[in-house]
Amino acid sequence: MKTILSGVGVIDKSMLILAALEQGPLSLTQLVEQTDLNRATTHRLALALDQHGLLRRVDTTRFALGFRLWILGQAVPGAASLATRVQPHLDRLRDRTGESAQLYVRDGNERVCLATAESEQSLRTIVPVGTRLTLERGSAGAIFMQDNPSSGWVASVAERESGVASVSSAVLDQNGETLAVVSVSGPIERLSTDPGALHGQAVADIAIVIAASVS
Amino acid sequence: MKTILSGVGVIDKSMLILAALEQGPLSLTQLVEQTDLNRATTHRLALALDQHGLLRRVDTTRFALGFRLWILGQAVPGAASLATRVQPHLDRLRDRTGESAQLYVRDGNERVCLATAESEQSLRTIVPVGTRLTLERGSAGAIFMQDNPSSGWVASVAERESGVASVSSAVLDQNGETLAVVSVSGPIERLSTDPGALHGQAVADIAIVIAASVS
DNA sequence: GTCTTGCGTCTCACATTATGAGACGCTAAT
DNA sequence: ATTAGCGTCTCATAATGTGAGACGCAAGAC
Repeated sequence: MKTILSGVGVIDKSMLILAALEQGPLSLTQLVEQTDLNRATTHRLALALDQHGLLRRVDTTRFALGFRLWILGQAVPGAASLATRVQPHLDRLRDRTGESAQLYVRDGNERVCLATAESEQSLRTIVPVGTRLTLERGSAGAIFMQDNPSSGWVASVAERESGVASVSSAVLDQNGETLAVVSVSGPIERLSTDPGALHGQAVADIAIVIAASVS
Repeated sequence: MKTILSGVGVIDKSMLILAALEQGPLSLTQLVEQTDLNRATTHRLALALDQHGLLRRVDTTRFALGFRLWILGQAVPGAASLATRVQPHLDRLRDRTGESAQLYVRDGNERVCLATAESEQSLRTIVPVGTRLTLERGSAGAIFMQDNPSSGWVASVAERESGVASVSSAVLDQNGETLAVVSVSGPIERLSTDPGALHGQAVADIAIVIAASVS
C-alpha cells in the first residue's frame, strides 16, 4: 500500500503502525523495520495507541491490533450490514450468471472485498473477503477511478490476472457517489473477450437493487 | 467515556473525533461541539483521517466512521473468532444456570460486551452486543480492575443496576492477564444476595474452558 | 432584494508538541 | 566476562500542529 501523506504527521505515522500490524503481531523492532520510523517515535506512538485500545501488548514483547478497532469497526455505518444485506443479491447474481460475484469498497488507493458469492463451477475465480486489490487494474478498479460514476458497467479482460475477465458496476449512494462496486469475474473461456455483452446488464441491474436496499 | 491523555496530542484528539462518530454521522459543527476541540483543528484532523479511510464524508456535510476501521477491526487477532468460539460456551453457561451470560473485553476505561446468551426466562437481563459499561460497577468491572487476576470469581448485587445481581470470572491469557470476562447476570429474586454461592463455580469453570479454547 | 447568521474551508504566525540521538538496564548469546 | 540487541526513557531542539481570524457560500429573516 502506498504511503499516504495527509498533512498530519502523527496520523500518517500511526496508520503506518496499524497497517503493519494488520498481518499479525509484531515486536517493536519488527514494527520499526516495517514502518521505517524512528524506534523511539514508534515506541511512543505505539504506547499512545495502546492507551486508546487501538493496539494491545501480547506476550509481553509484541504489539497487536486492539479490540477498540473491532468495536469502532462495528460502528461503521453500513459496513457489516452492507455485507449482510448484499449477500442475497450477490448469491442471486452468482446464480443468474454462473460466475463468482464480489462486492468491493474503496480503501485509500486500494479496493477491499467486503462480500463474495463463489461460482459452483470447478473453474472459477476466488476472491476471499478482506482481499485488497489495486484500483489500477480490473473493471472494479476502473469504476472507483471514474470521476462521475454512472449506472453503466465496465468490463476488463486479462487486466488484473491473465485468463480472467470481469464486469463491474457502481453502487451509488444518494449523492451519486460510489459507495461500493459489484463485480462478476471468471475465466475468459466462459466470459469471452466481451464479458460486458454477456453479463453487463445483470451486474448493472443488481448494482441498482443493492443501492436501493442499502439506502 | 473519560478523556484519555496518552501524551500524543494528535492521537488523543483523533480518538475524540472517532469516539464522537461512534453514535452516527455528525456535521463538522456537531463534531466540534462533542469533542470540544477547535473547529479548524477538528476540520484538519477529520480531513487527515478521511484520507486514511478512518472517516468518510456522507451527504456532503457530515462525517462518518470509514470502512478502514471495519477492515482493521477484522484484522484484530481473535476479536471476531473470540466471539464466535465463545458462543457455545456462553450458551452452555446460560443453560446450566438459567441466567443470561455475557463476555466482556476491556476498552480503555470501559468494558464492552462482545458476545451474549440470553436467558429464556421472561424476567432476565439483556445486554446487547456492543454495549459499553463502566469498570467502576458490577462484578465484571471489578474483575477488570484487579491488579493480579486469578481464576476465582467476583459477585455483585445491585451495583450497576438495582434489582440485578451478577457473578463474573476472568478469562486469562497465556501471560496470566485478563483477556476477557465472562459473566452471568439476572434478578436478585433468583440469584439471591449471594449469587456467587449459586453460580460462581459454574462461571469460573466456563472461564477456564474459554481460556483454553481461545489459546 | 438585502442583510445577517452560521456553515465549511483555508491561511499562517507562533506556541507547543513531537522528534529522535543517545543513554540506560536487561537478557541472551558468545 | 563481554558483547549484542532488545525495550524504555530523557530532553534539547526542530518541526509540526494549533487556532484566531478571514473568506466564500447558502439559508433564513426581514
